[in-house]
Amino acid sequence: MGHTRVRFAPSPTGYLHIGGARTAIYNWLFARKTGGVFILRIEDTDVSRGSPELVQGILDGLRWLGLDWDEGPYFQSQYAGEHREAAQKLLESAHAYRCFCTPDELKARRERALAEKRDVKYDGTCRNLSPEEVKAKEDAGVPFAIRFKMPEGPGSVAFRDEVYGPIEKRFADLEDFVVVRSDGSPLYILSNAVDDIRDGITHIIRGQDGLANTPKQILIYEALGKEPPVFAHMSFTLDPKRAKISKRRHGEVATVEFYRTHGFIPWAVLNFLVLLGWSTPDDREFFDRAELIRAFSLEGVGKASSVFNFHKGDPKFITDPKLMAINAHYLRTMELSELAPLIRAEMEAAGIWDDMFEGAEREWFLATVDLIRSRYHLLSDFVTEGAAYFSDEFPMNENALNKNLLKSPELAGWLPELADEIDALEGFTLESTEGAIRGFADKKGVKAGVIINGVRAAVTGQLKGPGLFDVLIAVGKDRVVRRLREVGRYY
RNA sequence: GUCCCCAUCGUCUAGCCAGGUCCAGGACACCGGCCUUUCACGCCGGCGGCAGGGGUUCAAAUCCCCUUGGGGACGCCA
Repeated sequence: MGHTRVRFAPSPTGYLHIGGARTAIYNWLFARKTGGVFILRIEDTDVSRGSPELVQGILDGLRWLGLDWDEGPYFQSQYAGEHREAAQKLLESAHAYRCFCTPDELKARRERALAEKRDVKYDGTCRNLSPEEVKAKEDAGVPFAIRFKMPEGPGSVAFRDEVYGPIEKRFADLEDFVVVRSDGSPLYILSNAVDDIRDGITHIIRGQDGLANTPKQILIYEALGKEPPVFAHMSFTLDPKRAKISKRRHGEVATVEFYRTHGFIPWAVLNFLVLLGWSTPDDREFFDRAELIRAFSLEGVGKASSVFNFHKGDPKFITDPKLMAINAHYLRTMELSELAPLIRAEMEAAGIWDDMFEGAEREWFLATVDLIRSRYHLLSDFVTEGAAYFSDEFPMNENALNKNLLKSPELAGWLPELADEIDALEGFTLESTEGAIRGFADKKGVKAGVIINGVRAAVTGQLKGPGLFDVLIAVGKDRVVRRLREVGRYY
């Protein structure tokens, strides 16, 4: 395929939206797949021009997902001169003309057309001005915008979209669109095309809203004497009500930042996002980086929009259940050595990280993570539900307290007694602890479960968890004994 | 008002382009079971869909048309 060049061109909004992330992912994957170049370009014309902090959120999101770009970030605002030059060329080659209609006039005409249920396209008032009329207005200093001159006649623009197939649009259904404002500033549709030409973009992979703009942009390419690139439009991601996802409506869940701060594994998020509207013929769902790059293809991109299945206020799923399932899958299956740094970050943030976990206690740390990870969904679970394994500061689950400790008041006295027996144990092993606890239950004439559950609650603050004897070994003799002796504080 | 796109379980989807092997397969979610001191994991099973209607054909989820539903574009926004 030669050297492909693709770009992700977000406007600086301050955060990376999940829809934008998906677009970025597809571009990145395509570049990596084809050995091409992935370019980052910030489309900062108009309002948000010149606010670096709004760009930062986007860069952070891309980096967190592991998407590395080869060129850029370029800033569209820096090329306004080029965009204007292109408009000049269009004017000179009669592919565009000066339009002296004022925005107010246009707005009025437009509203009238809408009210009368007529077509709202530009009526072509200035299209056929004579050279004399144009000169007179220019001399009089009447401000003008520049409009692209749509070809006349029954012709059409045709192209093949890599995901939607052949698309054809009649000139008659298009209008003379504005390319430069009357204040001389270029518009997106022009700037975008000019930038793509300059950056040598070979494949434009973008959201489906660009599909309707594509014929116009192809016309711009042709008027400028350039070969249009290959286009591939991706369907949208909608909410369960089939409305577009936005930060405004849906809040933080719509941003990558949310996942970064809520215990998600970057690769899991990427894996989920890539599956939203793309699949392989064998319907595979988990990939490592190399596998995904190998498997990716524009052919697998679906035409139908997909739903991001998020329900605000759901106590069980803070985001799409599938995303949580994928996160949990990676959490329990990924290499411990790769998982450890992610957990470390959580623990540092929670203030319970100890450098020993990467030093003398590394083996213990990894084994403990491995012991508990199969029941966790989020990285943050290690510092909430899992805090007792790593720190003496841990929360006591209310249900565990009521059901397994308070309900059996005798435990207040028994557990310290058991602590002494465990402390006196020859060895501290699965066998010895199990023997001690079952023997203790027999001696007190209760079912082992009563003691086991009480110990679990006192030692981990949890109602559930791995097999208790494994838990004891992981937590360690000293801590177990201490926590059992101090059980009185809960009564 | 004009133009364009889309349509398989609740959700993500395989199958559709090259019609039969599909009384439609997988995943998530949900329900039940096994395992078990608990909870997960794992395993087994269940629930659940070709939007509707016409064609074409020996045969249609697959091809064609219409209807319905959804989305998008039509800015001196990006």
